[in-house]
Amino acid sequence: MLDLSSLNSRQREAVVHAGGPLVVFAGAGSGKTRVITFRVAHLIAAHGVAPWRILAVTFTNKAAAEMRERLLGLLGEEGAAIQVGTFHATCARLLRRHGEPIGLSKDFTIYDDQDQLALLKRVLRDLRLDEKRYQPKAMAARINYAKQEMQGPEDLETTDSWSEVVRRIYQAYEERLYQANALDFGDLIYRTVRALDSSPSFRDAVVGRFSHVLVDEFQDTNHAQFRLVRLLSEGHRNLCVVGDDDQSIYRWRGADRRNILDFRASFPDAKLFKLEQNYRSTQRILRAANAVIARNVDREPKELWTENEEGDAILVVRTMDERDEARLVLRGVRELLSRGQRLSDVAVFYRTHAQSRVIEEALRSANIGYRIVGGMRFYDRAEVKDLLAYLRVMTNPADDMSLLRIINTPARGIGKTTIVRLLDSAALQGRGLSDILDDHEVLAQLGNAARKRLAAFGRLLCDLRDLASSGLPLGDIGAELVRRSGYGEMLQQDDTPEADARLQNVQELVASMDELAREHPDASLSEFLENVTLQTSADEQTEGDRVTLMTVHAAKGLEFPIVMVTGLEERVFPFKGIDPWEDPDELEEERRLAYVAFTRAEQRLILSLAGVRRIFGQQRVGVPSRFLTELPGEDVEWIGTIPPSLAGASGIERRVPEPAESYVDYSESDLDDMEGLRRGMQVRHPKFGVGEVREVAQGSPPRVSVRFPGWGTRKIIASYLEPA
DNA sequence: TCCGAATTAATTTTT
DNA sequence: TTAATTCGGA
Repeated sequence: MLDLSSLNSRQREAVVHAGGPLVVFAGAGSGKTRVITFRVAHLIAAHGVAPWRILAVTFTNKAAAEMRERLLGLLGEEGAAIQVGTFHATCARLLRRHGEPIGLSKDFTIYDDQDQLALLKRVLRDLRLDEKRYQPKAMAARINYAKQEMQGPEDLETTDSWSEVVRRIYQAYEERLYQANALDFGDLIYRTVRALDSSPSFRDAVVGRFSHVLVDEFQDTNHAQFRLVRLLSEGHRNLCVVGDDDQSIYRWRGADRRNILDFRASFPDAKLFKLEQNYRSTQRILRAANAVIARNVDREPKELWTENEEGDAILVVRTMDERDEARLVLRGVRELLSRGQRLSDVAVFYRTHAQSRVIEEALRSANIGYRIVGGMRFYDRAEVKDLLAYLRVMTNPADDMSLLRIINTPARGIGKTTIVRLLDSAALQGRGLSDILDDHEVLAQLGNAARKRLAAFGRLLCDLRDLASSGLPLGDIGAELVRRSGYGEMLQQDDTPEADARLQNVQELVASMDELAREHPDASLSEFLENVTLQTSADEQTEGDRVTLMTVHAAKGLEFPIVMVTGLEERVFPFKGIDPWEDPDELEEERRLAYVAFTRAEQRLILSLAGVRRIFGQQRVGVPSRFLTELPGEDVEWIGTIPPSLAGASGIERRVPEPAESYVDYSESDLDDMEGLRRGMQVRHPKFGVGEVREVAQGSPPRVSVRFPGWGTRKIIASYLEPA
């Protein structure tokens, strides 16, 4: 029997609750994954549900892997039969297995964002449309959104000629995808839902397969995903969704918090549980996070609490500029090291990637190891993508985008002109490239040399396709491909400094094929490719004792003993572009982001802001983030000047740093520096334009005398100025 | 066919 | 500021 004694009473209730719809609001660090895994285990152990009839869906491969592992731990061998996977992987599996009746071949290729963009550019070219007017990125966003909303081209509203064209683009894009025997990410969900909706044979094959469906991070589902989940639990209605509306930070990707907030509108009889006991953070950290998130209006009310110790105050440090802030991080890390913490205990968060550079530089110059989460993915490197394109063409002859990628890589004298002619013929006849490649009429239009080279390329493709179906182990196929395609040789000839690393990446790719073959001897090439496409940087493992640097988004789901959040300034965090806020929902999402950041910390939370920050080459005065003003004063310790906008805030007191404990040496800096303003500096005011600073006056708020040509000398509150 | 100048745009990115 | 992409000339 499953031992539930390690669960608290709330968790236990959610675990043992019998069938029917169930929604669990699981606050940060409240043991969400434990509840899901125990619930699955309990269904099997206590209710006798067959493992293979349980479907657990997550958003990331990492989360899926973790869940699988825990289930194996709880259930042993039996756990292996449970269907655990991401939304996309789950749909891909269903479509591969049962897609034939709806016109899908088993060997379809999955196009990632880059492939999608390339395909759209080709569509625009075929339709002779201007890329300025119909930007490929915008078109991709529109199409992805449509698919999230379960809209096909025919469902797009066309109010003017522009939207009319957009619809045509969407239509042509779909045709091209079909021709290439490919699906994009959005399709995986969209097509599955459509098939469930409209194809009785598909529905019969899929529904009834599962008797229980569980969804993790439900607050991040979009419309199509919710539809999918509903369809999959039609009949049995054993749908358990777990999530936290306060941690929903992907609205801009189509996530709809209403899915969890209004779950009971769809399932009126759903049982609701809230997990509010936190096992991660100190009381002070939790109070701070609670205080901030409580400002959001649109949320399910809840308050995290903990039995953990009170803990240290939250440190807020104001530095001069972003370089000074980076030095603060460095000092912080060093100080923690000297207190016996490990580098891997520390995480540094920022709102945007652009902020990482200075911090990296500071750490690098001090020889402190760090790793950046969410940088370039292994599978995004050009050489890896090239080889993957070969593999795709081998399994899916219709994959035009991949074919275009490799047709002249390595260089085999097939130039732009030839390719353009091929593309034009293909567009004209509405056929795919590989189709055109051995068409005599098309070839007749080309020069002699081009024809010969294309023929040679065609032979290579045949050869490689034979290789793909040779039954050789995956790793051997990879190695042979590198040899026969000439790709390996190309890299060996290359004497640029990067060539070595690229060759290494190529070997690594072959090794990963080998590894899959050893783990799953019957895995096919297309399975390998699917694995790769659905893989992300977040899945790459961590190793070594290093400081972790990442965006707040990347931090969701993680925890660290010590967390430093940088850039707590208005327009940085909360982020805001040039336009004024139009949308209060956006501010609330930024606040949720802050909540996510703060609740990652177990023991210490250190927040920093810069008096002046260089953004896009322009200096900007840093106005302290409103989120700082929302912190409970008694749990916060300020180092440095209290910014004017906070001076009146309750409970905040200035603490003059004692040298021993200060992270940044303030001895040389005075108020001028703290505000980033000096006499003689050129500053810009929204109304008066550019002027020169005459005098900087202490006080709160600090005011600055500025002489503006045409306006005279004015006293201005410092935070209204930006350096010109 | 390739390299360097010019141009452009600039959050976050689970798959 | 910078990085990425595009374009033009050799």
